[in-house]
Amino acid sequence: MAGDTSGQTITAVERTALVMSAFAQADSQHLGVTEISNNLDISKAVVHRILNTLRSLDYIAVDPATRRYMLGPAALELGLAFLRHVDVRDIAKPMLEELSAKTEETATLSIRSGTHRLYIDQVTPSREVKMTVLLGRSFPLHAGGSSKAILAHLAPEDIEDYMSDVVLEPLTELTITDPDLLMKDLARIRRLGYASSVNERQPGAASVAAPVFDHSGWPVAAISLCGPAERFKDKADEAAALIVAAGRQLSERMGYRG
Amino acid sequence: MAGDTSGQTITAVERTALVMSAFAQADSQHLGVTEISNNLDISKAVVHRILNTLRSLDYIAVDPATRRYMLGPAALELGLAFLRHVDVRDIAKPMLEELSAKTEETATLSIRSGTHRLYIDQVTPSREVKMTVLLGRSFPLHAGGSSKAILAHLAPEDIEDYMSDVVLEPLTELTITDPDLLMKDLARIRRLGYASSVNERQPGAASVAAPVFDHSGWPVAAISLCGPAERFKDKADEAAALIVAAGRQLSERMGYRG
DNA sequence: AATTGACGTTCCACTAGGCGGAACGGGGCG
DNA sequence: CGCCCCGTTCCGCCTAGTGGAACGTCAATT
Repeated sequence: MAGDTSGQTITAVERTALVMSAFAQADSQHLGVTEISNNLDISKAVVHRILNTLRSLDYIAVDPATRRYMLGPAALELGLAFLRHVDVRDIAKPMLEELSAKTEETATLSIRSGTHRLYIDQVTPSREVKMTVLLGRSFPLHAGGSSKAILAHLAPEDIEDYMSDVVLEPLTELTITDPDLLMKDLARIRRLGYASSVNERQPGAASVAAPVFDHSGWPVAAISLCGPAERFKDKADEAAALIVAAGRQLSERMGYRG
Repeated sequence: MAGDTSGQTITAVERTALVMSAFAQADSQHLGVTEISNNLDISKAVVHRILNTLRSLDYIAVDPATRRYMLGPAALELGLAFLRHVDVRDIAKPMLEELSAKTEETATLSIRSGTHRLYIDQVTPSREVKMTVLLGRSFPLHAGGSSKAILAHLAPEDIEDYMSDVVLEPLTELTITDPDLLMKDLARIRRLGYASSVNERQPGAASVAAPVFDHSGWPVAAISLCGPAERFKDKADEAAALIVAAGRQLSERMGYRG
């Protein structure tokens, strides 16, 4: 569904990937040669040779008794490597650049850390008047677009805990400090898929933000677009659409299966 | 290093697997075409085509800005599928059969459950006098070969906890109940790689057992050979060698990287 | 016991598909 | 501004993969 139809490919490699995916998506742990051959429409001979090759490199294991095949330890290694290497910041960087270029506003990336979230990256546009956030600076989960985007998608009990344990301190005159109002806003955020904020965290600043989910399905970060409030409000809708798409794509790259 | 040189293979598939492994083993998350080409001694053109093919199936992702490649979400999917499907019992079954056939004694598989372990499978030889264990029956971690094999490889603090929290109740006259003696035995088990037991858990029964580690490196199960004590002692050495090899192989299949 | 069927595996001749050296294009560094 | 290195594509040669068919084995069936 993503980027196919571009550049040169090798059918044998494609078939290899398809065979592996067959194991990943199968309900049962072992698959037989004929089974795979039928499902993928590849000749038995070829399926067998692919499996045999993958077996010699531990991607596939074979049960000598039943002569059926299953995923091998190298498959796990691959998954663990993905988790080890996956770094929101690296993956998000080009997206931030694209977002900033398209809107001529500032794009930011925040990660959650307990009851707070902190900016870990930003890309600013080449304009005289622009917003700049302080990297490393942390803010509570109830103030600002990025914060609310994360908070809204935590487990219900975690949200409850947050509401009861943390005093909703105001950072500006417009920070939401009433739990009921905040709850309503969070519901709206879940419905729309993005959070917006005007003057909630920083006077004169507006933003839209989308949550970023990791492979286990929890929000670990937020990606946002922000700028001076008056200028930003005109393009808030366009920014919202962009940020939702970016959040979704970023989540996917983090291993999230929506 | 494992079972190569057998049956037909496809070089393109082998290369695919090698490229994937390059990412799994790399320190950095992204690799370039030339880099891989040099390391694996495959022409740049081919590496590029392989990566491009894998990309279209989400096994590989590409950073459009730097044009460098990294593992994609499908790689994670593969690893998660491995964990989801991996089942000690299934994998161990043929091993139990081979162990039992070779020694003409009973081969068993136990899994840990908190401070106990329980038999989940066994294969008995076709002889008149043979040992049979009760599947599902649980025993404390200090009595018997399988128990001690697991206990010996827990984290030091877990062993301490066990010693202090659990009363070392005797199951037979020969069960080790002195913490110091047990500690010494555990050290010996770690040194040798297997545990042996005579009349400790069951009067008249002897066994050798090896721990089974999962991908995270902790002992989750034990595989053992056991039989009537007098008959068993003559082949204890042979059985020990077999069980150590089996334990190692099983751990590997569970995703353990030695 | 004999038979059937299904499965994994191997064979073999054909040819399509992949191979790789070389050329291209572009991005970044000095 | 020019250089260099990287990713990408081109193209003709030819090898390596393909797949239909045959084989061996095992389990269930009659």
